[in-house]
Amino acid sequence: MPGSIYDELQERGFIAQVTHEAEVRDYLSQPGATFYIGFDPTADSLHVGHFVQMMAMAHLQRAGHRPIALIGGGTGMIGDPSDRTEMRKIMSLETIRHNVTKFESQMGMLLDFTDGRALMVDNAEWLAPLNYIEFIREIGSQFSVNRMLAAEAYKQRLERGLTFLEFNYMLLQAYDFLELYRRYDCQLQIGGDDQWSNIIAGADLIRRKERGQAWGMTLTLLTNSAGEKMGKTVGGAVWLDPKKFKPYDFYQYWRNIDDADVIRCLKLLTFLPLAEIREYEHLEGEKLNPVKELLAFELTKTIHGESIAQEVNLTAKAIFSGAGAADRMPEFTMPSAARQAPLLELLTETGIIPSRSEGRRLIAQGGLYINNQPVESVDYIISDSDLVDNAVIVRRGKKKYYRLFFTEG
RNA sequence: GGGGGAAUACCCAAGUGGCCAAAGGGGGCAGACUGUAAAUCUGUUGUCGCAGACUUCGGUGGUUCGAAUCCACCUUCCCCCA
Repeated sequence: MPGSIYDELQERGFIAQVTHEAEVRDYLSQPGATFYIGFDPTADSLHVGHFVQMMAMAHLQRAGHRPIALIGGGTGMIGDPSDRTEMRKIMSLETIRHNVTKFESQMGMLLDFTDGRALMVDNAEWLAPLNYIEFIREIGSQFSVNRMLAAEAYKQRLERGLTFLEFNYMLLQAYDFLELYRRYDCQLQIGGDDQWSNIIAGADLIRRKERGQAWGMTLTLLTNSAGEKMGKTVGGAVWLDPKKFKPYDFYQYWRNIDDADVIRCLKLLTFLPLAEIREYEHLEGEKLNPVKELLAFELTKTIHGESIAQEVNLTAKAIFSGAGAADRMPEFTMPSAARQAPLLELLTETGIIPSRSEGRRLIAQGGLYINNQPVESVDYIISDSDLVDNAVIVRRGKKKYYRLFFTEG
């Protein structure tokens, strides 16, 4: 059937692997299917990596299916060993609980949780009360260590060391699937591509314990054309929380994306119709700039809201295509007397520059500007003639603008 | 429990008594080129008023005129044997 949600996902590039394509396709062909994706509460915000998965959920929900966002309040206490070189640090219950609440509100951005159209459950609910003996008798007996060891996820860790705690992760995740199958008739688990073995384990478990049908599907990890994970910056991940990652920086992150990645990101991260995206596919070079803007705008809009998206869009426009935009940049206010001090001092105080040495280097290399005039001297002091409306505009490098405002008195 | 190895700046990684603020690479920052991209090239990358000085090489104490480098103890991590 043309225009099926499965095809949509596939064409958008979400699907990495599927256990049983025909069955899954069939399962999703009629509204009302239930599926789940798990999220481990390892941080107090979701990031763009999670966002891809949320998008997949949103697409499916729009097609009439019921997503379950499974929060790993229980498994989060263990840490998934796959694709990791080190053991995750064990988090306190309190931290986990805090993170879970954050996740909940962020999920609401894309998913409709009203009237049970989507569910959010915490696996601590059934994992925490588990009895060890019962668990290994009922569930542990179904797993072959030989097979587990063969899983790609453990290969690397076998060489570097793997604790028994982590080794259990797969069982717990499989048990989650079983539990969701029992409780909500959930027959499909979706996850990141690194979750493949864990997902299969769950589907197998359901088959054995319940003789039920269950399938798995993994989503492509968001990588750039060089195959590196996207959504990482020097400062860390690209968070969805505006407090952890400023909306302007967020916008700029996508605005400055590599040419080769624009289309893929449009497909994965926005709801723009495929037909429209196809129009952009043949564009090259400079012509891609408006497309990048579109991507940045759309994405900022879904995450931070339309008005903020408008605002940062204007800010960017003002900074890059005009000289002005004095009212749209980070601002620091200080008493007028502070102007006696060398500029460098003010900049380190405000944190615009981390240290004087760095500031000196900046100036020496011609990377610091006052009102778009390069600062020539290391001990430059702001003069009256620099002031425009009691403020000066400091530019660092090509793109970073700040406004220093001096109050009277 | 026994034996061996490792810990260096943001990361990887040289350095094994003075020539070490510490090679090299990555990353970052800035400049050139551009399209607010990529690639490339150049410079720069501990702090402090540049020169110079000061604090850095897991921690503490010691040897020495002088230690990242030698000694002792401690902490952490890895490997082998049990």
